[in-house]
Formats: sequence, C-alpha cells, structure tokens
Amino acid sequence: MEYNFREIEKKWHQKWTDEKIYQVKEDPSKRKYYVLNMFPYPSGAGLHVGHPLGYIASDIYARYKRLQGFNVLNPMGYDAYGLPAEQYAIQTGQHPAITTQNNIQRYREQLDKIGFSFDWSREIRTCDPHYYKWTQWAFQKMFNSYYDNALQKARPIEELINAFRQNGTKGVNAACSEEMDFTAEEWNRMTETEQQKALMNYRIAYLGNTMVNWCPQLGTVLANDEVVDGVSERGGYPVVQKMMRQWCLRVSAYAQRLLDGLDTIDWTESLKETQRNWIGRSEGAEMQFKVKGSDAIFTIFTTRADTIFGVTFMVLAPESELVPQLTTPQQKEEVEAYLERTKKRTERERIADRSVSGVFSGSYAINPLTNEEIPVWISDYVLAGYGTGAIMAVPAHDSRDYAFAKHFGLEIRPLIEGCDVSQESFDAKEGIMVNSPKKEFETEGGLNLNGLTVKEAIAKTKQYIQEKGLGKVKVNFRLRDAIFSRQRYWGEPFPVYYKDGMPYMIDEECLPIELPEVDKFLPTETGEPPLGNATKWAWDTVDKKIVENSRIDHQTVFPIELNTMPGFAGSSAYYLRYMDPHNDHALVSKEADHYWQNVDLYVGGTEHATGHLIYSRFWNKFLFDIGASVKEEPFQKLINQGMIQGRSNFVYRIKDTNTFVSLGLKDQYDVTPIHVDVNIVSNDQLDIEAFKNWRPEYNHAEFILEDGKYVCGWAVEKMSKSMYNVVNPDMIVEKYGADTLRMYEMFLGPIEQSKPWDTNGIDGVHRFIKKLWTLFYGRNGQFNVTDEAANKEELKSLHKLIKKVTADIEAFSYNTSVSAFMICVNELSAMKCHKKEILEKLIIVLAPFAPHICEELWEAMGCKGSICNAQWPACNEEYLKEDVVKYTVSFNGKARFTLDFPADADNATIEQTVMSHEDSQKYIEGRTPKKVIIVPKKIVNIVL
RNA sequence: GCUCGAAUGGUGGAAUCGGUAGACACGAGGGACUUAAAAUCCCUUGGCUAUUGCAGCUGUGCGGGUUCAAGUCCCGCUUCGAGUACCA
Repeated sequence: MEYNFREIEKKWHQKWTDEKIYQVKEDPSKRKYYVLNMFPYPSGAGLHVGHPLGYIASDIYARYKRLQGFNVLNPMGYDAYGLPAEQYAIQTGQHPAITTQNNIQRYREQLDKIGFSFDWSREIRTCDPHYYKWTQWAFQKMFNSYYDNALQKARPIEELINAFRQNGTKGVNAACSEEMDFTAEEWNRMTETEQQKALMNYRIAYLGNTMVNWCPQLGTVLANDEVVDGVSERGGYPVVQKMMRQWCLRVSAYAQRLLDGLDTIDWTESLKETQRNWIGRSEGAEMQFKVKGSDAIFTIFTTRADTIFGVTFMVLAPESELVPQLTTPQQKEEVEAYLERTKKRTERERIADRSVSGVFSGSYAINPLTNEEIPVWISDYVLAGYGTGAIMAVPAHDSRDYAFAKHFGLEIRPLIEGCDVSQESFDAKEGIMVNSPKKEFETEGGLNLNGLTVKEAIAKTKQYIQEKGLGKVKVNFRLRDAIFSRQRYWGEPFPVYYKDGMPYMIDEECLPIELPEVDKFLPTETGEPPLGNATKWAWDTVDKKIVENSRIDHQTVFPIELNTMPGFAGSSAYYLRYMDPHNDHALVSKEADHYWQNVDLYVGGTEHATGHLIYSRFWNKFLFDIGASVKEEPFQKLINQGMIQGRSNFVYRIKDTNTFVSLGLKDQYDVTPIHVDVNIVSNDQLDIEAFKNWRPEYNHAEFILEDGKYVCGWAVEKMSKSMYNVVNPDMIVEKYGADTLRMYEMFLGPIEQSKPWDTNGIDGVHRFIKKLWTLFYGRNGQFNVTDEAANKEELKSLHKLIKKVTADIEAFSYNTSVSAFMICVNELSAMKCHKKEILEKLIIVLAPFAPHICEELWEAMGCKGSICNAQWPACNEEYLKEDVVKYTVSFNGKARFTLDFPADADNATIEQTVMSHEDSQKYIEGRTPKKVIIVPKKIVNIVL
C-alpha cells in the first residue's frame, strides 16, 4: 500500500467525529489537565500558516497528556465580536452576524483539516446570547460590588451601604475614585440619586467622567492598549483626548494583587516584567503644599522625597482642577490661551512634539520645610491621570524638570555632592546629600539631610513628613481603570437602564439582554451610539422585561444604555465557560469549576501582555472574590508562540521592458524588484509558466536565466496579502498532508521564537513521514511487520527516543523531538527493523505530532481502539546502558584522542591506563602531571 | 531614553550542571539505479593547510577575565529584535 495521506486523513477525521473521540467529561477518577489556546477572532482573510503554530504545539501537549492518562480538556471557540465585521457592515450593509458566521465556518473548515483534538462540543462564541449572558452577569456583579482595601477583596455593595448608614465614611477603607467624607446622618438625609452618586464612587463597575482616547474616525473610545503611537491600533486613525462619561472597571483596586499574583504563576520572566511595568508600582510620598494667599492645598506625589530642598517651582497638569483656582487675574488670559492650545493637540502630536511648553499661573506655593515661596506653573508634561496631577519640580535631579527650568530660566539647585548640573540633570539615586537644607534655611529641630546617602535621605524625609503631618507615605500605580464603554454596534449590550440620570441594573432574571437589530450601523444623527438606531429595542425587548419584573413603575419609560462592551469583555472569562458551556444557571457549575480548576497550559501571542492577559487576570480575581471561580489566577503556565512572518519573493524586471532577470545577474541591469506570489515559487526558484499565467501582463514576459533557472530574491516581511507572501495551511495540507504540516511547523525552530515562514525544507519532513511508512510497508508496499523479539540495539534506539521525546515535550522543545524521530527512524531503517514490539511504541510517541498516519499504522498492526487512548511508554534505562564508554583524553585542556573503557571502570584504573598509554607519552614528554581530572563517562584531562 | 531578549556554517537551527561545537534538516557537490525524468539510496559538505599519508591549525558578534576546561560564567563594548515611553 502506498502512503496516501489524503485518504488516510479524511478517513480518520471522519472516524474521530463519528466516535466522538475528543469529547471529554468530568471524571473524578482521573487527573485533569486543561490546555487552552487564545481563541481567534475569525477574520475574513482566513487562517494563514502562522495561526496554527500555537494550536499544533498545544495539541501535541494535550495528546501527550492524554496518553499519559490525564483527562484533558482542550477546547476551542471564537472571539466573535470585533471591529472588522462592523466596519465591513458599515461599508456594505452586510450584517456583522452573517459575516462572522461565514468567517467562523471558514476557520472551522481550515482547522478541521489539521487534525486537532479539540472537543468541539464545548465550542463557544462571544457573540452568542447564551454566552454573553454571563458577560453581562459578571458586569452586574461588578456594579454591585466594591473593593475593601483592608480585606483586599471585593465585597457586596450592601455592606458598604450598611456601613454608611451606621457610621458614614468613618472607618471605611475602600477603593474609590476620589476620597469622600460624610457622616451617617448626612448619608441618611441624601436623596436616592445622591446616594447612588456617592456609591458610584466605590463600585467596581462604575460610571465615571474620564479622559478617554477618542477616535473620531471610528466614532468610539479606545483603551490604552488599543492605541499605538497615538493612533488607533485598528485602522491607524488619529486619537484625541476627550472628557466623557463612560463605564469603567476599577482594575486599579487590584493592582497590588495583580502584581503579587505574578510570583505564583509559571510565565516567562519577560512577560511578567512587561506586566510589572504596566502595573507600574512606585513607592513614594504624597505631600501637601499650602498656597500663598489662598486656602487651596497643593498635593503632589514624589518618589524623591529627599529632594524637597531642591524644589524651585511646582507644576500642574493643564487638566487639573486646581488650575482655575490658582490662576491669578493677571495671568488669566495667558493661561487660558495655553489651555486652549494643549486641548487641541492630539495624543500623536504630543508624542511627536516634545518641545517644552508651559505658563506661569501667578500663584506661589509654600515649601512646608523652608517656607520658601515657589512659583506654580502649568505644563502638559505633567499628566492629569497619574498621581495627583501635580508635581514639585526639582530641576537639578529630574531631566524633565531640568529641561523646563532651562527653557524658562528657573533656578536649578543641586543637592548631591559633586554633581555637575551645568549641562544636564543628575537623575541617579546615589550620592551624598548637600544643601539639604541650605545654611540660611536651617532651623532648630528641623529636617536635615546633609551627609546622608540618597536612600537614607528618602527614608528620613518620609518619616519626618509623616510625623509632622505634612504628608504621607504612598504607593502609586501606573495601572489605570479600564474604560468599558464602546460607541459601537457589534458588542455585548449593557444590561442597564437609567432613572433620574442614574444607571440601574436590569433584573438578573432578564438576562441576557440581546443585541437588537438596527437598520444602520453608524451613530445616530444626534450623535448617539449605533444602538440609538434601535428604538424598538428599548420599548419591546428590554422595557417589557423590566415591566414584567414589575419592580418599577409600569408607566415610566426608561432610557436604556446605548453603549456596548469592549472586545476584552467577552474574552476575560471564556476559559471558565469551556468547563461547562451549556449551563443556563451559572457561568460554570461548582462541580465543573472544582474539577477543572484553572488553565494548566495557556498558549498564545505576547501581543496580549498588557491587554487580555491583564484584564482576564483582573476579571478572574473578581470572580474568585465573589466565589464564582475557585482559583485566583486563571492561567497557571503560559507559553508565548512566536509570530510567523512572511517570506516574500521578488522577481527583477529590467526597467521599461517586460524582461525579468534572475537574482544572480540582476546587478548587471537597472531593475525594479516586484513582489511575486510565493505560491508559484519553490526553493526560491520561479515556476515560469505559473508566473506567465499569474497576471495577463506577464503572459509574454521574457526571462534571463542562470543555469537554466530563474532564481528569486527574498525578504522577511509581515505576512500580508499585498506582499503576496501569505501561505495558507490548506495548500500545504493539500500538497503534503496535515501530518507533514504539523511536524514541519514544529521543526521550524523553538516555539517561542518569531521566524519567517519558509517552505524550503518541508520536503525533509515529508521524506521522514514516507520513511516511517516504509518501515511498515517496505518499498514494495507489502505490509511487513513481524512479531519477532527485538534485539538490544533496536530497544536502545527506541528507548533513547522515548526518553528524549518525553523530556522535550515537557520542555516544549518540539523542534528537537522532531529531530529525534528522524534519527530513530533512520536507525531502524538501517537495522531493517520491522518488529511490532518496537514500531508499536514508536508510533505511540509519534502520535501527538502526526496523529493521522499513526492511527492508520496502529490499525494496520491490528491494535485495538484509537491510538489516542494508548498508553505512553516509559523509558527503560536498562537499554540505554553502554558496555563501553568513550573517554576523550586531553592535555592541558586540548583534546587529543579517545579511549574506550568498561562502563564500570574506576578512576584509578582509568588514570593508570591513560598515563601508561603510548599516545599519552607523546604528549607528556617525560613531565610529571600536576593534576588529572576525570569527568565520569566523558573526559580525562591531564594538566602538565 | 528605560526594561527585557538575542547574536553559532551558504540557510533554519542543535549542544542538560561549564566537559572539549555544528545534532537534525534544507541547500550545494559527487555517485548508484533508470532509455530518460521523477522518486529512492549512498558519499562529501565551517574555514585554512595537507590530501601521495596519518593529520595539523583555526573557529560560536568584538575586547578582556575566571577555570584543568568557556558557545555556556564575570567585566567592558558593538549590532539587531521586542516592549514601553513625559508615570514625577
């Protein structure tokens, strides 16, 4: 029988489906293992050859774990809400649901060809109401919770209401947007709306006025991680800052736990570092400065409390609430002009133009330690969103303050012994303090830092200001709350209605609130989000449900929230849903959650480091707090697969002709490189006939060849249609089969590494597969597997393989295991080994990599059941033992010759034998060795 | 600017705790089989010198160091990649 991969793969896909081989159930008698891939957004372009890389890697691991007897959950689904489908809808009127459905079908067909062990009965789609019911549910839970800083966890908002009722804000330590202060009486006297407003300050999902990244072209706000270089990640449109009332998630409350949790999970150090930077914990001090002739208090945050004596000016962010208060009448005109100018600038312009700008407010702050009067400036180099939106400027020791001081001619006062600030500031946190304070400011019992190191000075200052009530030690985080509203159609609707301008949750029993139909997908004429087009929505769907629940006045019509949720909403807890995807009563049942716990192995790209991977950790921690998830961290181990880049090919056209010259000769002509479809190039050799047919204008092209071939040039670029370098997995499967594709993708290099797709070399892997087939069927196609007992050499070859592959899979070093298979098959071929005892185990360990051919051969050998249910063989070390061991003999570290010794030879014998060996005498030349080092089973080094 | 990572033949890449480089594969060259081609199989393949002889020298981005022994550890550079960027 010939190796016919098309038939074999088709046959097994059918069998696997018919026999539901990959469906899993909770089974307490077996240990669980949960493997997960980041689910794809089904784009219109379909899968390219880079997408399956991570899926193949995780599939190998899932199959391996299964062979080891684990109950493996390996699900797949679709992140189905997203911008491209909506943009497409706006352009063509095609409903995003239809586009998405079509794309999903295409993805599914492509995925099915590769032979994954996904349990498709657990498939989820984020746009499915049965799924997003639980996204809405989680949002409501967040709305009805606050974060208790003392307990370090989310608690029901009722507890906070009780506390307010009894004691007001006294004793409350909760994460909030701004500090509030009221008594129990004041609380109880508030109207409902006032109370709701106060609570909004504490809710984990809250409505807040925030500076948002507004993208006018897309008509929506964007999260920080959706803005790249000041333009939108999707589409590349300009982004401006705008104050808007938006739903937000109080992610910042979880900053410390998100940071601490990193130490408990098995992710790469670089990814953890990225998250640590994004969370941006910084310890410092918050200090209050009085303002001359005003009762305003100027609060700043600094990590350099030690430089308090070097403050020569203060700076406010232009958006700061203190700006109007501190602007004197004389400066008013100038300040307003400045504010107007900064407001107009887009994020991009701010990034591009780093020139110093600012304006004097006219006010003076008072240094609490020296009573010096310090001018207060306003400048956009201070950000409103970080710390207090105000800083004390120490130009001698901060480069940004330095640039500002130089530009406006402000004093620069060095505080560290021996530092030179004539050209640049001295930012390093090292050295001995001087001028702290200057002689004229020294007071009896006052703070004196002179002679201390920077570190000592920071500690001492913090202690001092705390004691004197001038400020407090504070930890700040860079991590901001997540903005959760999008002015879009194709997303989860909020289960929210409004009464007296305040939001209320639609009753949980009414969920899901389904996405209504609209006749157009653009914002309404009055500037409302696209859902504003769905007037029926408010009346029919939602209002009826509210009315039916009759908690509120039947006559009233309530406005409904018209925003939708952002992309990360649906992807933040999907791993929990896979555990129990059809449950209508809970996100996940207690039993399923308890059994599957969390994801043991998560595979996906690094591009989600500061988006999805932060949001879902936050989301899961919240669910953990409310008892909906048993594990605090969702993804125990994370592997980042590298990006597959495109490898473009070029042909070289001689200018103004229709003649193309081969790579090696192109320098003799004046040529234009032209991208050529990589699918008509093989090993950089152009298929000339295919090229002529590629496009009409090349029908009569002429070629200048070298050695009768046309050789193309190449370059590594992003894989994209416009560069004609997209390679589809279907094409590879069609030509070589899925098993070859799977193994070749793994053979390309380490899984974490980014690399260009290069089809050169796939023949080597295909040859291996055919060689394997030949072991079973011989050259003549006759099935030829015997029951003979294996000899020592054959067992050694097999067990070497088992050992290597087991270790490699555990270490995700798949490329080296592919090599190990090639070596083993070569060895067995050379030994003409056709013994069942050997081949049976060989295909079990190969099955995770090349499941189709292994199933086929398994069946051909008459083995029972699917190979997926076989047992992973153990390596028997006995077979690996060597009788003789080769030692390299070296002199002064230089290897000279090798000697064989029995495996159990002792060091004394070895030394003696080596020393008396005649070759050794040549190198020793009568000298007495100083030292002899024997490394077991490897080296004898003689130091002369 | 800051943080992290990387650098090994013509190419992709191996090399566990420091143990005496280049596994495996591609490509290239030579040979066998064949009327021929494809397919398959065998040999050579880091560089230099020698190949009538065993062999010798050199070699993991650059410069130092530690060690009996360094691709691997330490110090100082160079280049490339990724992330982040007025975060006080």
